[in-house]
Amino acid sequence: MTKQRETILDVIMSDKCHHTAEEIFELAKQRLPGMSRATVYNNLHALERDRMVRRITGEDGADRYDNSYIPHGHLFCTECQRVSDFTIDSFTDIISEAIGSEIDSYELKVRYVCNECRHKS
Amino acid sequence: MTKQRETILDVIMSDKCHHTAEEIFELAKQRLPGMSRATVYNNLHALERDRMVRRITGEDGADRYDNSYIPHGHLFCTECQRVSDFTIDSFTDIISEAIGSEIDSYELKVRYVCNECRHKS
DNA sequence: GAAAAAATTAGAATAATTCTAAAAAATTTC
DNA sequence: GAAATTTTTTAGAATTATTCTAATTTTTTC
Repeated sequence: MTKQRETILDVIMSDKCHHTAEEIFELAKQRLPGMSRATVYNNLHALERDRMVRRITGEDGADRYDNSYIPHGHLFCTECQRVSDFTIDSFTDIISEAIGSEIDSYELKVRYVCNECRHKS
Repeated sequence: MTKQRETILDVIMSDKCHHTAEEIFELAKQRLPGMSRATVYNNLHALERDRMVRRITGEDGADRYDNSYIPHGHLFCTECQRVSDFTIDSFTDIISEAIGSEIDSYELKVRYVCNECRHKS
């Protein structure tokens, strides 16, 4: 376990945000100057392979990383662009049943207007 | 309605594949030489805005386009990379209920091993 | 602590997509 | 239906996110 990996992992785990690789790179570089972008990408791939983080394929351009591997969906507010989590109970089983086959994993993204933004307009 | 838009729309509608922009460009260019990549992207955006096609954010690099706007999920075989459709009845309502708010749209991607690939190994 | 393996670095390379400005085509107006 | 206006198309440059590369440094193994 290198200093770099430790720092990257700590950046991801230290808040509930869904950061992009670039944001993780910036935050990690503040703590460990000299950190390279390639190191961030390498470690994100490794952490994803080891099921420590989960990649959310980007609504805009860049992918985001979620610090929980427990299956759940993501809400994208179309107004303020914020990302939040939500859960549908035993959704993995619901899908398996619908397709009649075991699944590996799922990604569920929902576009909506969050409470806060709905009350503004 | 330009020849280009007509051709692009026809390419998308003429089979059940989930093509990338690049593939649509290649197919459209065969029918209408001189077709530009930018025209394909422009029209895909316009068609998406007009709810004629639906974008599937790419599992690999490139996004894909689905010629049905009716909400449904996508199955990605992790072996052969093929993409297919599936449906969960009134899933839009299930999500709305889970989050306690109306939704705009959803995208559901499932990673699994398809029947064909499962029987090979 | 020497040898081998793994990780890091900076920057080049790639891939998908967006942007730009000029030209062409389509649509509207009279 | 010609002129004016708006929209679309084109080719290629620019941008963005990500991957690759090859040399160096760090970590692990024995």
